[in-house]
Amino acid sequence: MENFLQTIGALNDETRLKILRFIDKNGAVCVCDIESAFGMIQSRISRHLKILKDAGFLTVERKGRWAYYAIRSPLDRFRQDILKEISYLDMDLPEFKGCCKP
Amino acid sequence: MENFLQTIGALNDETRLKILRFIDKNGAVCVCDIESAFGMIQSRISRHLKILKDAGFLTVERKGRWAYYAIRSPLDRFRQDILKEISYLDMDLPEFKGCCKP
DNA sequence: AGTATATATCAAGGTATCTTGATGTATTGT
DNA sequence: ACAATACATCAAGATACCTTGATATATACT
Repeated sequence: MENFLQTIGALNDETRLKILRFIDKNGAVCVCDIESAFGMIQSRISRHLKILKDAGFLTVERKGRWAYYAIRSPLDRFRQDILKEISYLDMDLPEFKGCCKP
Repeated sequence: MENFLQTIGALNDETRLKILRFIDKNGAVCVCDIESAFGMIQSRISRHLKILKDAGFLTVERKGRWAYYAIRSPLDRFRQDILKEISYLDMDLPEFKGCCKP
């Protein structure tokens, strides 16, 4: 119940839906990739990523000074259904342009 | 997108999840049924029902002075998945006891 | 060591959402 | 017509969430 509400709560924000779709579409990205693609300040992106991670949608892997966020794998059926549903949504997603060299 | 957020927003509340599950489990019920089962005041229940209805989960049918809320039928696949997921949740649901004679 | 970069976290203000109590509307019963 | 019942809606206060700007931490570079 609590877990479900956390999952739903993570989806209850337009910015997070876009970030989630962005990562689902582009694969592992670092925070500054999202920051520059979305044109939002870093603390805001970082917070949303944490919420999505805590809700079980994302994983982080730290490499050097970068933190790469990716869709968690394996993902349970329900979250997969949600990702698919989000992929159908009509949203304008910013274009991905790698901002940092790993 | 907007529609999706409305659907998610409707689920983002413990009381609404319980009401939704309650109706899913017990079939069409009137507002006072829920009111007496949940021990919540009428305006609160009424508001939550409206949100669930506007989000596409419920329908209302008025009979005399009662308003019967039921799971919308047909229900799209995504909302069906959600209802199923909610049915798995560990929540303590109040018992149904018809409070009004139709 | 010192500086710059990438990310996380915190505090404060703004905004949305939930709850309650009061009021409005429609239907039934007398 | 009047009273009672079932439900919807509104206003106000409480609570939770989002955004921003500042600060903290950790890694890389020179």
